[in-house]
Amino acid sequence: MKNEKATKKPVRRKLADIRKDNSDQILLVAEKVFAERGYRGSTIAAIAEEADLPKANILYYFKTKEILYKAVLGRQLGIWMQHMDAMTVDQHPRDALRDYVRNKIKQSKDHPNSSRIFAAEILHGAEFLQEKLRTDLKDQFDRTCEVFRGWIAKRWMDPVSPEHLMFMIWSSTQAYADYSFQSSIMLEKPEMTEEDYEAGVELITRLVLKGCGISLL
Amino acid sequence: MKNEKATKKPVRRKLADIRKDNSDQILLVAEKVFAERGYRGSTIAAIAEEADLPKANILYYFKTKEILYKAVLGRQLGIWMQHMDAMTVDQHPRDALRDYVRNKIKQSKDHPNSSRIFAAEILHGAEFLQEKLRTDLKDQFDRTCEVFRGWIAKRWMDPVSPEHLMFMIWSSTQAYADYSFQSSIMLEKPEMTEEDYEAGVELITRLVLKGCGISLL
DNA sequence: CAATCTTCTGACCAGATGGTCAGAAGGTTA
DNA sequence: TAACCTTCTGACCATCTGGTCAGAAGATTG
Repeated sequence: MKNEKATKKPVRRKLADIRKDNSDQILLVAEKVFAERGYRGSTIAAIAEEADLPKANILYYFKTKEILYKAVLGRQLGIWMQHMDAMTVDQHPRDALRDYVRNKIKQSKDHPNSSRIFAAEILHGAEFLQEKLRTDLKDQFDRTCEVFRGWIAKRWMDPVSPEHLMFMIWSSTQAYADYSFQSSIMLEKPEMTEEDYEAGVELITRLVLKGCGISLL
Repeated sequence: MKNEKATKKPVRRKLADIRKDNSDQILLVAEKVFAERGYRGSTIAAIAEEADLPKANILYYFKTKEILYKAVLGRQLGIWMQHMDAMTVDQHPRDALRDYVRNKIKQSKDHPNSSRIFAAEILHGAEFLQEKLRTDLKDQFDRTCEVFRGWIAKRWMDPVSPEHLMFMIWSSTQAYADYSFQSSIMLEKPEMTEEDYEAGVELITRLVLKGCGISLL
């Protein structure tokens, strides 16, 4: 691995750039490794190898494995939650929910690692993430439930449980990242295609809208 | 831990019983530990401690950690899949789907560990489970999709994608085990109650039935 | 260029972990 | 009861892993 880069031209880089470039590179690789192998299954040596840096250099930028993991988590939380705020009580739920489902699945497709890291975290009790869930995510969750209640009050949708509707949308869209290995086995494909994700969007949107008594158009 | 059992009466046990009892005890404890901490996060020492047996005794029954893990996986696969076969093309989807969702969520509630172990396995690429998925689960999946197609042919439900409908039902019901930590945080409860699971059943059943154009009664 | 600061790294270490093994203890059989 | 089989276990070991550190190498500043 170390010697693969054919032309390694040692340009003179500014210190500030060096720091940023390397941190970013490490975070990027660490994200991938943690997503694939989980926190405990990932070793600093593996991250170092994949990043093409000596192990001690990783530890120079991130003092401990835990600090590195938390840095990765913090970075992904934004990506993970970024579409939740898009829904407002003034939009019609038909459009808002359709867009939300579409964006959430697109995210599962484009950033499967964020999704997987969080899924693994939560699965094992969210030991590193609990505080963020209780604050950041809980706020988002409450706000979105409030939007749903607004729509219900306006008779734009049936009076279903906003909390459980959120759970259903989260889990079924997340599955397109978290369980994509399984799904592609069931579909007998090496991996899921654009059309498969589109079919997921269609089905989930349909179920959510019709299930909540919102006409499809 | 070792000395907690107040009255340890050394009854004379038959060899056959000894073997079965201990294997079962080890599998039970291992299931819990693996579910909580994942494969790599679990140590034989931790399983030994929880089972109140010396570490070497665990290794006597299961030669390696991997063999023990696979034994746990194999045991749980049955539990995990047991309700899939209950649906038949002769039943009306209203009843079949409702029962299936109810049973699946009941399972998430009663056997969260099976669900979590599989979720973690699949999340990390199903390295130990791939073969079983390709055979056992794939068969079940195909059979169930066939049932859905039968219902569609009979005009008992709208022509939705059977595959993605399965994914949606799986993921949204599994979430009541896999993401129960998150859910209880969102609901501001120490843990989910009977009523919460019931609300989940209601919502998912409603969305599935109405979403597939099946009247609720 | 010289002094100084930051980045980088090989060598090293302590503790954890999966696994082995010899022999003790307990059960079975004739 | 004696020979034999199965179960059990403390002690031990090789390897892996996160983390340290001294000093080299490179960047910055005056």
